[in-house]
Amino acid sequence: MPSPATLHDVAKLAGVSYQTVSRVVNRSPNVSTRTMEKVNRAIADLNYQPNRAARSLVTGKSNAIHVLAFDIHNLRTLPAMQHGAYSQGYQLRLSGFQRNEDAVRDLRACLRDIAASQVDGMLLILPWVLVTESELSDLMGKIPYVVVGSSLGYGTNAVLVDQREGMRMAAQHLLDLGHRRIAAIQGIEHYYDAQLRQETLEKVLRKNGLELVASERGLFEMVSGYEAALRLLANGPDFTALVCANDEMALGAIRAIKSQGLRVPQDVSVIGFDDLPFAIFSDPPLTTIRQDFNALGTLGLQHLLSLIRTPDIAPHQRLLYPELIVRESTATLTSPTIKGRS
Amino acid sequence: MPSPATLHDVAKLAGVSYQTVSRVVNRSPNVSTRTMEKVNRAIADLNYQPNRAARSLVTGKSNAIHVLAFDIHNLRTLPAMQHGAYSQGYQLRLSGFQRNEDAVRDLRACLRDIAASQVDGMLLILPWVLVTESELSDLMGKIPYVVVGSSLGYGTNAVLVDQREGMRMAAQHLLDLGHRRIAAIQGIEHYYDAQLRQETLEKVLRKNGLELVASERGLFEMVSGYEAALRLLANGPDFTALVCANDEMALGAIRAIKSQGLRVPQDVSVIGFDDLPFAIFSDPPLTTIRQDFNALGTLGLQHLLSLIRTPDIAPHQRLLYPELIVRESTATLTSPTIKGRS
DNA sequence: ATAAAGTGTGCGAAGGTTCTCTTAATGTGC
DNA sequence: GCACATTAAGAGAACCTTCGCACACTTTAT
Repeated sequence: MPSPATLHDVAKLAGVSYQTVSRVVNRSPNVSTRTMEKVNRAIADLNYQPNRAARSLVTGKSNAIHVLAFDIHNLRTLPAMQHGAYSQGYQLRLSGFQRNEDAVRDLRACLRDIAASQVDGMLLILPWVLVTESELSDLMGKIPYVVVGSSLGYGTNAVLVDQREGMRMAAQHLLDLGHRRIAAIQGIEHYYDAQLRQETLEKVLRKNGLELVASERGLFEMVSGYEAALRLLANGPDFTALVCANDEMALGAIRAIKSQGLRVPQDVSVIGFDDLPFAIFSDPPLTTIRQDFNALGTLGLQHLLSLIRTPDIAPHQRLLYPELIVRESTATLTSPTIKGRS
Repeated sequence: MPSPATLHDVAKLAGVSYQTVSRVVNRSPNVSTRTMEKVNRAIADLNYQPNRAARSLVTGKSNAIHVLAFDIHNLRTLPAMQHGAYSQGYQLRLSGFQRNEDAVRDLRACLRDIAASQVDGMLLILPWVLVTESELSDLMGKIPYVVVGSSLGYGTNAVLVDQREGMRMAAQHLLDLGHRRIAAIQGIEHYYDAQLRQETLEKVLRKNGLELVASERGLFEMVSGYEAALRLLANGPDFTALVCANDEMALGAIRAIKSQGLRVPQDVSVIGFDDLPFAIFSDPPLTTIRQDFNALGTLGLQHLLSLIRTPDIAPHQRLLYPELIVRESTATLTSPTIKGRS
């Protein structure tokens, strides 16, 4: 078989018009059982598959969902999205781009391109605050979209984990353990999560009459956590607990702390954020805030699908709650050395 | 503007025929500079974007590459593929499926569906040996494809890292350190990498007049490495070195070893495979075999592109070489306890 | 028996491109 | 100033599908 079969081929074989074949394929009710059977047999014989491009041309739909993400590298929600889309009969398309000075221009170009390919909906992963709500809305035109993992405002459909609540739990956990001298390694500037986590940490401390002892910025990956921790330690370990904006940096930080002859958690308690797979196998196992990325991905896709099917739903956000996972990298404040100082 | 502009809209505005606009868009040489300018201005004014579906319908191409992968969860080659595709003007589509008893049927269904959407090429990530070379070739029809990370045979275009060489280096490293009693945690049965690594390990040992002391199977993730190590240790630590089929399992194994009051590397040397980001930050930092997943992804995409552009290239494979990264989880055999036993 | 409603099927058009062919306009050489 | 090659641009068909409309035929209600 050189070129794939078309509606016409099937029609000829089944002895009906090609429109009738179309009706069978699309499960139109107005077709008799007899002809349906004939047609189905012909379809099977020819191994007919509807041409997606032609279908898309006439319907203006594509049965595809586009995932646009910054930094695909740690796109932890992707598996759930893919699985959800596939099980609902949607194709998944993917594009991502880097964090650079042209990001907004890139985003614009990307969206133009995507708009031309008639996707039915988009999932946007924009950890970085780079467009306003109304800008995005303009760029997207009439394509339904859901922002996953961050929020641009109450007018945008979004699915996210309550970062404030997560950091509140982390901070409270350390306070409950008796820590008063707390330092932080925060995430990338302008990142939505990083900002919220840092803000909330400071707020909770302030409410308890405390301030951060010190704070360094990292890039959400291990090496930067290591380096940030070394910088913090350079001034002497004048803190008993270290809050890291994610698990990767926490892992780096733990290594830095150990390298200075200090112990985790006896000398410094360390808490992470995310609960990545390696967190439980770090030494010591990492206390952290779990975010359920699978749930996030699944929920994002569901939200988008409901938007596609019922376009005039009022914009709303779906919020997931994180969970404190206490392991062994945090402990009650006991070290006499540190106690003496505080 | 309710509906997006078409060739006809642009043509009307520019005062030319729509075919001329098409020529401008596709950079046909036979168009005068004057009209080209007029048309380009009109395109800009109307924010015209060619309709991909219509284009795809007539050309039979889609400017899209499909990545079909088992277990998207750890698709480390994806970022490079995405980046490569994007920079070459190709869209990336993604589908993945689970490892289950219906895998072959799923694969078949997936490929049928993909064939109908006229992708220009496919990248297949099939870590699991589940179809033969000729089966795959039949399923794919005339769509160009490259298998990434595994090899089905010499007739299939593939890009991969030399697993044998990697394991050879790992084994030799341990032998050079004086280890003679070596155990292994192997990967998932039927996985291409798992098989090759295990085979090679056994072969190298045999060549040196040795045999594996023990061997347990894991599932390529941390918990299973932990459990496999515990099983190995249950018979007493009658080995001085442990080869793990990947870093995740190595991390789990290290934890298990420590939990039994043994030290890494003093009592047991542990070596991993892959060199994932966390490997350098484990405690102790993990000696491992580095695979360059970015290079693998980039090369896979390049290979596919060259296939698309020059279809009658003879099938061939591109081989990357791994690298031994010596860190602190392996050491020379010194422990007298173990020495006494051997 | 007749009109109305319902069912199954065919016909033609449309959707936005690209491709081949044809025509008009321009330029070249003697 | 004429035949001829070359270049620029238009005309029409084709790609494969869905959708609205019309037609024929069967059933139901009056």
